[in-house]
Amino acid sequence: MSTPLRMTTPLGVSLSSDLKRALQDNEKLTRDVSDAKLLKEDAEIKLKKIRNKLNGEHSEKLGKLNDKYKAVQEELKTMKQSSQLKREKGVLETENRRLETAKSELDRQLLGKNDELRMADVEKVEDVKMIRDLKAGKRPPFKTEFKNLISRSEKFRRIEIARAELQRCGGEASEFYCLLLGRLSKLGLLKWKMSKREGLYLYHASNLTRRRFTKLKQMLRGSGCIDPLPSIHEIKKLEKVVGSSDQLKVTEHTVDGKSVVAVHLLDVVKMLTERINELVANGKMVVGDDPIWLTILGDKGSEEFKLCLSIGNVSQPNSCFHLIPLGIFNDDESSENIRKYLGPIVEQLNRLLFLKIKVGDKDIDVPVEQYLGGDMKFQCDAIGHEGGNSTYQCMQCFSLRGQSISRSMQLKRGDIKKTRISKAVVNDRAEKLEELEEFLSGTKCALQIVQNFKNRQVNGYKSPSEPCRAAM
DNA sequence: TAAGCTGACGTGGACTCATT
DNA sequence: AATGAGTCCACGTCAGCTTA
Repeated sequence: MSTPLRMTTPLGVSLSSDLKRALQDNEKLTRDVSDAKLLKEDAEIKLKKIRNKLNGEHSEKLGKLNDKYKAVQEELKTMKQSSQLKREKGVLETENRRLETAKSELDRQLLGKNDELRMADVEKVEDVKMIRDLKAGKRPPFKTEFKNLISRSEKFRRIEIARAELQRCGGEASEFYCLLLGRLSKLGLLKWKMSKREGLYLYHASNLTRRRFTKLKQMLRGSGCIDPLPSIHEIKKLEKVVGSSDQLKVTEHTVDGKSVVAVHLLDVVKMLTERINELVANGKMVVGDDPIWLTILGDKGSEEFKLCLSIGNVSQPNSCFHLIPLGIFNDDESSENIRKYLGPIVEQLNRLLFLKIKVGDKDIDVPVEQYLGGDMKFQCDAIGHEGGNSTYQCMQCFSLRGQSISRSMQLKRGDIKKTRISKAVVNDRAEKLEELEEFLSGTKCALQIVQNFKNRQVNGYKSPSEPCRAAM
């Protein structure tokens, strides 16, 4: 509250009218100021009220705005989330469609598999039944065996049935057909693979080298063909066996300044037994009541004389697979040279009466019969005969060398010229016979020849031209 | 012209490694 | 264990070239 300004003169002196007015004005002004202050205070109060009021309104509006802003934000957010969800939804729908397609495909496959399994079950039962029937030895469902079929079309029909059945079992898998061939080979129904020994023969007969042999196998496989050849490792292993120094012996001789090399088998019985066992195991030879027939063959070709054994109990005795080389030397073919260079072979052959052959799980003694083969020159050499131009020209009898057929004899084919034999000739033959027997002592086949001579001597020898049946 | 040299090539044997 | 493929090395052969 303002205090009115009051002015008095110090000494009680009266103031002039102007001053009085001035004082009055001053008082008035003071009152005005006071009023103004009151107004100001009122105004401030009013302003404050207005401000408060405005602040309140503003806050309210701000709040509302904020709320609205938040609401908009929320809405925006919701909208964003919604569009993302929409996108996600689209992706999910695509995925769903894909999965449904896959599911339907899987369902389809499953159905197929189920059908196959059902069929397989049926087929399995049929297979088991078929195998059981086969094991029981029941007849196949065909009236005529294939080997008895004549009609070409019927043969192909049968083949087509088999083809279809095979394809049902093996499909397109080439492995199946390879394994099948192996099985057929094991059963002896189809031979498509060479034995190791056959491979060895092919390898050397074809003059192949290691590299060429390998190349041949590579090309066979590369072209998709079946490779019937054994591996080069097997060839190498077999070479060590058949060419081993354990089995062969090489001797060197000098004859009249000429070098002679001879090779002979060390153990004839061992080689022969192994070969026959192999033939039996491969079904090429059957050991039964018959003895083992062996033919001794010899021949000179080129510069060398070769001696070998042929096994007669096989379908093809002259096949290289059934020949056993006994010896070879590069000198003249003669009795002396055979005994000189291949003496151990001759001795072993003379002792060869039985062979131990494996039949099943047992080793049984099979008797051996030896025969003399080869050309006439070799046969003469083998029994010590001088040859066709000798005085006693026949290896079987003691007939004298035949006369040349002259025009005066007028002989026709088939005619037998009777000859009377003198007592001197008979005695001469008997001496020769003893010499021959002594010379060939121990040789089984030769002894058989001597026995034949004796029989003829005892039973009477009608004619030297009587056909002499070879004992070999 | 014959002998010697050289490089390319083929070969066998030994060996390793991966696969069956 | 058997097999196949590959590598390495020593050796033999042969054609082409050089040299005495």
